[in-house]
Amino acid sequence: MAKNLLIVESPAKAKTIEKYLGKDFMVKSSNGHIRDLAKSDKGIDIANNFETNYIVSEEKKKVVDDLKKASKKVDEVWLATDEDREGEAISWHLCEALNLDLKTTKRIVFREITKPAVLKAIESPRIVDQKVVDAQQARRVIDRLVGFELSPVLWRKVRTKLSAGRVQSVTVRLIVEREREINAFNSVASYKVVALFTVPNENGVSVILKADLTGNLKTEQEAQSFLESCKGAAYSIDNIEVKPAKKSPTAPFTTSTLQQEASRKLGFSVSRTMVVAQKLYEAGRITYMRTDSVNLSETAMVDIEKNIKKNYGDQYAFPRKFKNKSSSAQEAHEAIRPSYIDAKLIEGSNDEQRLYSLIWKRAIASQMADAQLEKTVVKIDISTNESRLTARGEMIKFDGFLKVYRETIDGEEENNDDGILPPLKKGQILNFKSMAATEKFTRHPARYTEASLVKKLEELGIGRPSTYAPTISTVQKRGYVIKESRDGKERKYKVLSLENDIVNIVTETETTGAEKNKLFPTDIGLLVNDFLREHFDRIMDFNFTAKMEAEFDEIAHGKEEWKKVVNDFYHPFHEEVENTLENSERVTGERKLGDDEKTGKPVIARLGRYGPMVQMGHQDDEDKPKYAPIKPPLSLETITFEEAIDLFKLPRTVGKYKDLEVVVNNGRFGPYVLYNEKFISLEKGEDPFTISLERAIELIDAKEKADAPIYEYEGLPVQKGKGRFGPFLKWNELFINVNKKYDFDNLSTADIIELIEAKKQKEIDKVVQNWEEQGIRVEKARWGRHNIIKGKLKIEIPKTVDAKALTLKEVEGIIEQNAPKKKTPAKKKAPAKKKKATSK
DNA sequence: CAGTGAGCGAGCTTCCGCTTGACTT
Repeated sequence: MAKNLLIVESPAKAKTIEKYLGKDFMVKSSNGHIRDLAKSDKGIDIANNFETNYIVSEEKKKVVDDLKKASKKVDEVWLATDEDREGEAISWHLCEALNLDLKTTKRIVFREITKPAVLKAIESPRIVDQKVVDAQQARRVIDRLVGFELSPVLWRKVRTKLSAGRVQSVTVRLIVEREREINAFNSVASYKVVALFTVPNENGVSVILKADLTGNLKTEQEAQSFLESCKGAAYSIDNIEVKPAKKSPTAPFTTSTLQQEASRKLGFSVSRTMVVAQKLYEAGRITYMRTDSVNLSETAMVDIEKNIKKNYGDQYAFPRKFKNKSSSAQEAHEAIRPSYIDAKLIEGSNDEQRLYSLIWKRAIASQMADAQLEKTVVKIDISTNESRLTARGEMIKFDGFLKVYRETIDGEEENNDDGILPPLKKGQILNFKSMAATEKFTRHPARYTEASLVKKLEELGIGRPSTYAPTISTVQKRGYVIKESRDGKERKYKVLSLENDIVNIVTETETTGAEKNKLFPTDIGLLVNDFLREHFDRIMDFNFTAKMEAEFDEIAHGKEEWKKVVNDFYHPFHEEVENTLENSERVTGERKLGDDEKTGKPVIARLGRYGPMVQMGHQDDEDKPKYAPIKPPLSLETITFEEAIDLFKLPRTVGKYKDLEVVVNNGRFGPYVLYNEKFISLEKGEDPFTISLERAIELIDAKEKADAPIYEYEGLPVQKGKGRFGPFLKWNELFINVNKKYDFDNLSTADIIELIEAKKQKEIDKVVQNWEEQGIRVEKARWGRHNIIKGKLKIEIPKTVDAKALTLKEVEGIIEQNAPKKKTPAKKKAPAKKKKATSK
């Protein structure tokens, strides 16, 4: 038996460290926090000077019991949780839960999981730092007080099940304010002038030289007169300026920068990035993925330098240390880097390989030399005109880190405008080809993507690496924010051109305002945000977290007592809560839009029981008011009278088909056609207000065709469909995924049978495996009748029972029931089709 | 799982930050 027990937070880390330490050490993990405030009464006795009530949650009991047992068997317990506030607190909770002496139990820390770092840490143990623990307690208690006092206010004043908190409410505020900026934005048009020349390159071949006019022209008239003024002009190079420039690599990844780059380069959502990174971490491919540090360990830096010198040459290596830009960083780990830098490629899923490659390149590039560039600016005179044109070129003299990695910048389009210029000299006369003045419009600020939101949160010091992804999912789950794509609108723009001394004007169209996977506030999000801003502006302040952090630091440095900090915060806050509950109106978001022309009835928009809606008429009119739900992209806040009137036009009967009515309406899943008691969704972009009977019939016919069984197997119909997880077959209440190996549009009979049979076997295997894990010996199992044999008894499972979920005890119960009264084994017949518990 | 929008009111919801699985239509 090992003499020492060392406890870390992550099981994957435990495995690695166990290898470094040898047989004297048993290494186990706490799997994160092991205790938390109880939920009842907030887990805090406020009247009793904020006495805390910590409990071990149900799912952590096993971990704690296991650690407790292990701790009793060893001479010494070492607490090696992360070196940050939360890690210190976990060590403290471990002492409390495992009955370890806080005064003597050894606490060690390392910021990197390398053998030298771990061995060195063991040499200098300390004890748990109560001051840091107290800072964490203050953080925890304040978050609980804010969350559990604010949320109930929302239940009373807005809607049940809503939530508010230090992090999530400010996150919603960011999105709300961006949306309002966009709504208030006025796009301004101007004209961008670009001229094209033909110039011989080194080989005498004619190439295009592009030059533009600095600053846009304000009006069409200005643009036209400028082009007119260039008629018959000669163009000559007035000046050529060549300047050296350099580009430096960015730091290796933190959680936040990894999420941003994976979003831009691979199109991953932040949660997908974290799931894939977790897999890489567990497979030992990368260092820890929840980190705010940009540091690399000494050993990693040495390895990377060697790798660069070997593969790219000495001149490419340039070791450097990065400083963290974010002041809230706690740096308990390394930056995210490959565990073994020599592994440039790895095995694994496509996602894993791509994310790993990104991490590898970024880590390598961070230790490479600057790229040396040469920037050229060419000024071109126009003989008929005072203005000058500018051509720009950029040449890479030495690629440096660009050899492996190029960071993508948000909002920057991939353009190669600044390419290599052909040879030019001062005074050279250029051969004019054409010139165009294109109408451009200023763009509103960009809506947040998940990744750009994470970047903003990090800048504000709000949230932690482990919470960015969960926070984004919380604000969506609460219905404050939706992530969606929206189609753009067509817009006309003018292009004036000058070619062969003729000025031409044409109007072209472009699509603008299209959004892909952007974050939009919902009406509830807007209303809750405004309500919180009005009554709890202190919590909603973007600097609230930063101010609290400063207080927590004071506690950690022993300059403040944690309960005093909590006390000072709580009382004024609680007073606001009481005051708001008593004095504020219920939030309805009501807006009067106008009066109906025909009836004179008022038209209002408000928040109804089931969400935002428009209402025509008054509650206590003799005939009931008309209602219609408001759905995105319309919103309670921006809907106009005309848009509201349109909404009342649904449901709309478009005509009859085979003597049955065809009705169009807007439903929970968008616009649909209702025919013969069947719902058929309209396709994207189709408008329920204008759809014709012919088109509706087309959809009805298509639906009937699609729903028709494609085959019949064992007397049951086989249907096709496409769901969340791709194409599937439905048979006998089973969903059967059809993978890319099959041609889904042209499945053969053999394919169908093969798929169904494979699925059957898989279902049987699941049941058998479950039973065998519980020690039930299964000798024979077949579809439709899961025969289990225990001893000599053979029994069939009744139809009503979910065979897969059966436990040993239940199986024994069934055996008991079916057991023969006499000695002879009995058999009972039942059509034992396994019914899967289907969840919605 | 696609029509709702009144009112009464039991019993419930909810925070942030550490972790890792289980498993979907």
